[in-house]
Amino acid sequence: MSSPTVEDYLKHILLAQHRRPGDPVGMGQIATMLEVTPGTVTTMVKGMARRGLLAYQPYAGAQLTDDGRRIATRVLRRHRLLELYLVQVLGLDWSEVHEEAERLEHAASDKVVERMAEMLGHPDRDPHGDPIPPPDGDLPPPVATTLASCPVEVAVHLVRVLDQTPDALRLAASRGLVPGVSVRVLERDAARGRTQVSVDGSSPLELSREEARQLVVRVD
Amino acid sequence: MSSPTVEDYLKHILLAQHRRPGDPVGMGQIATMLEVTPGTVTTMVKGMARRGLLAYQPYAGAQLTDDGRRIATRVLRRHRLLELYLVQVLGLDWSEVHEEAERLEHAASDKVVERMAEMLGHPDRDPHGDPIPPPDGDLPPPVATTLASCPVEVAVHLVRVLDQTPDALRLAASRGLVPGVSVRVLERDAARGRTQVSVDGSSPLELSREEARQLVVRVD
DNA sequence: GCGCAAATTTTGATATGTCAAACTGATAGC
DNA sequence: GCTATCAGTTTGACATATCAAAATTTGCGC
Repeated sequence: MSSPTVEDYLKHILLAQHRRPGDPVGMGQIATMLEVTPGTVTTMVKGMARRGLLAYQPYAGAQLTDDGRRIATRVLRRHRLLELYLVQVLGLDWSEVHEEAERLEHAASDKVVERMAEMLGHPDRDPHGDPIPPPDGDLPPPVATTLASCPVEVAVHLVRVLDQTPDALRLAASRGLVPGVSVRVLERDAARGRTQVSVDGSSPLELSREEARQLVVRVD
Repeated sequence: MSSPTVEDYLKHILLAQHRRPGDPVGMGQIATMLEVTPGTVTTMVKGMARRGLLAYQPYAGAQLTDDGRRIATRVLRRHRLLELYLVQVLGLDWSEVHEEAERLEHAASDKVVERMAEMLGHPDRDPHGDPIPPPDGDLPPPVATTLASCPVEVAVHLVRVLDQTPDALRLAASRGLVPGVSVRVLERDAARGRTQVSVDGSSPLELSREEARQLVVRVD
């Protein structure tokens, strides 16, 4: 039905829409994600609009239709289940499974992937902590919170720093805490008001309750 | 490096050469195997010759170079290991794994496939009884024998019926024993001179020692 | 040896996905 | 409001893989 290329476009548009719900996704953005030129994206997107996979407004951007989202979600499910399977069952390293899953997601049938899901106990998070959409449903909507109250051991994304004073921003940035970065709370000691986090997979960092409260994150 | 399409051409040319060692493979033969038109094959094969994957003589046929055979053998190894993995680990049915492996063989890296091989205990036969080439070597050359002396529980291919009388040929054909068919010896009772075989995966059939001796097979 | 049938090659098109570079539209600053 | 800038679109080209149908070659049967 859909070529691997179309599946990739759909998947990345879904991810972009998930990051900024409601916003149409610009051609440049898609071009960056897929590493192709903007002109190529315009051409492809127009073709996909003709096929009913998304709505396209020139100069505004693209938004998935129900059909498009359905396909994109299934591709994403395949991708994330494959990543988890490669890590848990075949013992590959987290760092190397993305590329591999990127290719396999277009080749593995739903049947095979559902067998893998079964072997894995129908998980709902991949090795990076990202949600695995259910077989016939949508990606759960992202939830906004702060590092002081988000769930532990789940990947979250830094949205912004509430305290916008230059000092606070500089301090945050020096620790890698810039908007968009992936963060994981390793441990939270509510009594002592301390939160231990890992920024972008690197070595642990300890934050005070006040600091954690300033950091707005998105739980996917 | 090589596109999935080129990999498929190489794999099928290898299989054809394995069936008739030494013979160049004709364009029509390749066209039939890949379900494309002969003109398409001519075009592709000339391109592959230019890239050093095979030797091509117009109107004669194609023969893999060492480079081409190396790649083809790796693709075949991936294919057969994937089939076995899908059956043994993921519990798919023998009948449905071919198609699936056909797609996965172009997407799975050697790394992933070697992990699977490890989990399977480095097998050398796939679920159909066909040989799995070693990681860095060639497909073992086929061996000619008869149903009276070939190994048990291994897929063999009928090459020809020695007794060429119309009656014998008709009888053989009525039991599905036509050249090219896949046969498996289920059990051999040397004392009673009886050989139980399954033709093309169907229900068992009993042959006398004389009948078995007439049936020349190729063990891959 | 000749001619014909079968296999092969050639030719001209088509579909997909891509790029570079020229062009156009939107909009933010002044 | 103008206009420069940047995002987006268009255009013409190319690579890959395919087909249908016309032209060609091979080699067998007589």
